[in-house]
Amino acid sequence: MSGKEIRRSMPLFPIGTVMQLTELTARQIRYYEEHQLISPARTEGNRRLFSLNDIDRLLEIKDLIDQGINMAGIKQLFLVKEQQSNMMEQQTEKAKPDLTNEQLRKLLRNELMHSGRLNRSSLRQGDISRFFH
Amino acid sequence: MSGKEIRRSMPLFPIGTVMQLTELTARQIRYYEEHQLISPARTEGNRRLFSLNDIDRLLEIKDLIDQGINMAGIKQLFLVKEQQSNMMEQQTEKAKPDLTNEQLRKLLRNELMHSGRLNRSSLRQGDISRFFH
DNA sequence: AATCTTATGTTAGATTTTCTAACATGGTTT
DNA sequence: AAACCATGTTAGAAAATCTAACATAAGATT
Repeated sequence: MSGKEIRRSMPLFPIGTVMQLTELTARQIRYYEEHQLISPARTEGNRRLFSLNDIDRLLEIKDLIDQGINMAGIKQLFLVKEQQSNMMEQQTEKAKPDLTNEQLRKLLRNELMHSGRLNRSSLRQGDISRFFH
Repeated sequence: MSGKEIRRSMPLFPIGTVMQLTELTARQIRYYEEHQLISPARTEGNRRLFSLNDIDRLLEIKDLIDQGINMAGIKQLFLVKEQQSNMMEQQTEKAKPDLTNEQLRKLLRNELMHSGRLNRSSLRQGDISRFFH
């Protein structure tokens, strides 16, 4: 279902809330945007509005920075991750129909998670969504 | 589990976001607060911060107003609802242990939903949480 | 060692958002 | 008609956020 994706990308949170949720400073958050690690939406009046996805991403960024990775590295990681998730989509589409999409997705995700440390953190998604029902 | 309740009562949203999500005006939202139908949290600087529960409640209020019920009526409904949910708790606690809490809760909820129209809307919760994962 | 780079802090001034309080108004109820 | 209810509108103040600029500590590069 893609309604989930829509909900998760809905711009809801002002920077103040995001600061508390992520324990990042406004400066840090804006800096990461400047380096195109996130692209929060804007209100009519130009104030940033963040989605759940944005917040997940910020928590990921925090992790990666703790691991000593710099902006360029993180950007690259996100690119690779996106490619992979596209690959997964393709694989899933032409999959044998005796496995449900759900099952297949799990298999592929699992595979990726256990192949090379690059993906560990980038696929460990859903940090913030734990806050929600 | 009560972690869910905590998450759902976490103050996250400024009034602007709530206006969009509920299609209520700021005036309406403040008016409902004035009549103690909601009690959003406040920032240090006195700006309102709403939780998912608050938003659910606002949507409920909207429904009830559409049904022609006034402030006093809605307030009363919420009181009754809360009493009932307390009663449910008690019932659930001392329940025969050959039914899981989950099952019992469903039973009771179902019972309430089908007894008197008062409860229909007040137990039809989770409107806004559909937005979240 | 001196310099450059990176990630972040800090400050200033402008703009947007939200606040309360007051008054206005069209439907209802009395 | 008078009063009440739910909401609109307005004004002025305060808070939150914005961009841009300068500051700086720790690492990397020369």
